[in-house]
Amino acid sequence: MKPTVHDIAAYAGVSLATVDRVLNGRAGVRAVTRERVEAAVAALGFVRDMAAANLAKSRVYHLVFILPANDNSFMIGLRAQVETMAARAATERMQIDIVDVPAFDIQALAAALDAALAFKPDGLAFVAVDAPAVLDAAERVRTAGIPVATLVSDLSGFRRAHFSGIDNNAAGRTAGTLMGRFLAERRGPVLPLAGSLMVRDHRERLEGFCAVMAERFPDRVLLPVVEGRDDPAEAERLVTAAFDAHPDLAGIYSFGAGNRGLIRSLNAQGAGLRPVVILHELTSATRAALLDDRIDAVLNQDAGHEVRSAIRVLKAKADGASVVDEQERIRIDIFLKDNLP
Amino acid sequence: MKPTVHDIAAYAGVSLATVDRVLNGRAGVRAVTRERVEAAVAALGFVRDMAAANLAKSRVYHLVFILPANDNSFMIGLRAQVETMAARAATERMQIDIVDVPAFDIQALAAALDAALAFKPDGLAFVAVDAPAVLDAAERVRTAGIPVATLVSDLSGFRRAHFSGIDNNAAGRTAGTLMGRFLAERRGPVLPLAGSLMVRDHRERLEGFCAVMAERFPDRVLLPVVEGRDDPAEAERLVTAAFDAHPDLAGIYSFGAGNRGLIRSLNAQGAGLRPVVILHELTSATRAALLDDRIDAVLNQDAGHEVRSAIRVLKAKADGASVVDEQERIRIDIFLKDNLP
DNA sequence: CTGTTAGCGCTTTCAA
DNA sequence: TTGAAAGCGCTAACAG
Repeated sequence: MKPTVHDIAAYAGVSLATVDRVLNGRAGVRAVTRERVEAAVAALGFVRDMAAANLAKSRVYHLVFILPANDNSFMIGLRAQVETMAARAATERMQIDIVDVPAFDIQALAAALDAALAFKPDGLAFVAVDAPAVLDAAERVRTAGIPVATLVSDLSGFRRAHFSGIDNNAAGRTAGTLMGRFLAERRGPVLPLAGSLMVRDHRERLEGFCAVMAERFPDRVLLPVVEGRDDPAEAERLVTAAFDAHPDLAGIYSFGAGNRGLIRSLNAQGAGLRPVVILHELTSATRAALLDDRIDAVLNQDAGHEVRSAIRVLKAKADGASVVDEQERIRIDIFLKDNLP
Repeated sequence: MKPTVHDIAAYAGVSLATVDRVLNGRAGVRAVTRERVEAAVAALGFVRDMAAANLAKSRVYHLVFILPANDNSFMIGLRAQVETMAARAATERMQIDIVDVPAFDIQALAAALDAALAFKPDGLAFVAVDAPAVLDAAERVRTAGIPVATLVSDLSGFRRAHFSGIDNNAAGRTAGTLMGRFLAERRGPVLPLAGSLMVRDHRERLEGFCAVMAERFPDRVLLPVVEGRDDPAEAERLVTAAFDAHPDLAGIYSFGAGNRGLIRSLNAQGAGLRPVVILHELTSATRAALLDDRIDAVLNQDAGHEVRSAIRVLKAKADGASVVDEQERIRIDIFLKDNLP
């Protein structure tokens, strides 16, 4: 039978209240008494029943998610995942609040962090914009003892409790290997299409991609990076311009959002051999393009996994529990038309 | 404030005990009374706090995992995952028992299922061997009202609560696409290497692979399938024989275990152009081969995810709760040397 | 500094 | 067929 607080109280010859105090590290216990209790805990192999503890405390985990009010499919999906979990939250003694901020707006994000701090939530997750003002605000939250997780895009120099996102350098490298191998002997340059080099995840993807191309496919010409600002119309314009300037365009690696525009531009090209196209994030548009053989591979991060993982980790940190690290690692999913979910 | 049983008892004008009886569908309540309670539940939007309920019941979820006593790395890893969760089990009101059976032994597996049934666990997971005797035994367990999940390999015709494994046909198709594209213009035949065509997952992988090769790369010659019985020595022998018979061997798709032998055979070949190699399951051997560019891609199923998923689903089924379907889908992971975990 | 006591939300005897 | 009361393992006043 698993030992309970009663057992250890009896074993240590103290009252329940005292046991509780040392278990929760509260003050007001003599060192000797504390040691007696700790000895009992060790001797009996006691582990606290968190469910019972939370019941007694009527504890409700209050989490805040700060999300960019971006209209691209990925962010919409991410928000939907948070909303799904927020709906389930009541069942699991949680309350999840979603705070919107304008996309890429450093001041707004910093302000939202400060505002969230005022609520004293049990945990906070946000999609970082990589800027000093954001770092300052995030550190204020962390310093207040609130576990903070970054979601999707990380914040340089921030000592976050957790980053719930993929290794973007590795993602870029993966794209590079697929690009190089899918192209094989085919000639022609490759276009890297970014969302914005102001966000860290895009920068890292580009670095990884270029590194692999240089290492393993040194003869391949890479065109200068262009930035589509995660905007479909802009992406379409840029890609169409690239087709016009390089009739032999052999590959496109798009590592930002707004791929609807890229796909429109592909559709507008003639019936010749299309370039090899590798892009990020599985959405209805990219899924359809994959199924129709208009693109070759989609690298994806599972937004549902990211959100659930952030929640698990924040809850665990909030009460100092441990997590299964391996479970919280977000995979770089590679989707071909054959293994779509 | 979330309504509790007290609230609904008051609202319906009955006692706690009665509320509990209708909540749990127990007999001994007049129809009118039952309706009054149900009306109250609906009116107040009551949802039962499972944590509190489990505490009151001192409920312990008792799960049984039946695993093949196979010595390949994948099965060893799977078992390790179950053991990890079994260790964590105490913390979460669970008890997980592991039962060993000889690999591919139909009678032993059927007997183990019957033995487990005698324990009346709250849930049962097992790696299926696809045979009628196993089906019969599994149906006996299911009919006794015990939620059953198949793990890794499914059981044809079995109405299991859950299959915790990948879509193996899709995995085979994925391998086919990668093989065809990585080979590109290169000439030469491809060898399919099975573990055993007696298990359903291997058969399905082969079907998917052959289908894609026929559809998308019809000029590629596929050699007759050989079966290595998941045995490294046998795999090594078969692959070496293939090299001898076909000096222009261009590709190998290995969809069983025992890949250590395959890799040994690769190492033994001369310094010429090696074949494109795609195989299943990330182990220390396959990871090392991937990092050294001795193989090209590893398709993987995440054993940890499979085990955790099986546990979540069995617990949920045991108390009639719902699951996040998307969370329980096991991905076909594609690993290149660039995105290894 | 330490102990007593009354819950948290739900289940479960045992009577009525 | 229904209800009162005790208790699951832990926490939180409030006394002492």
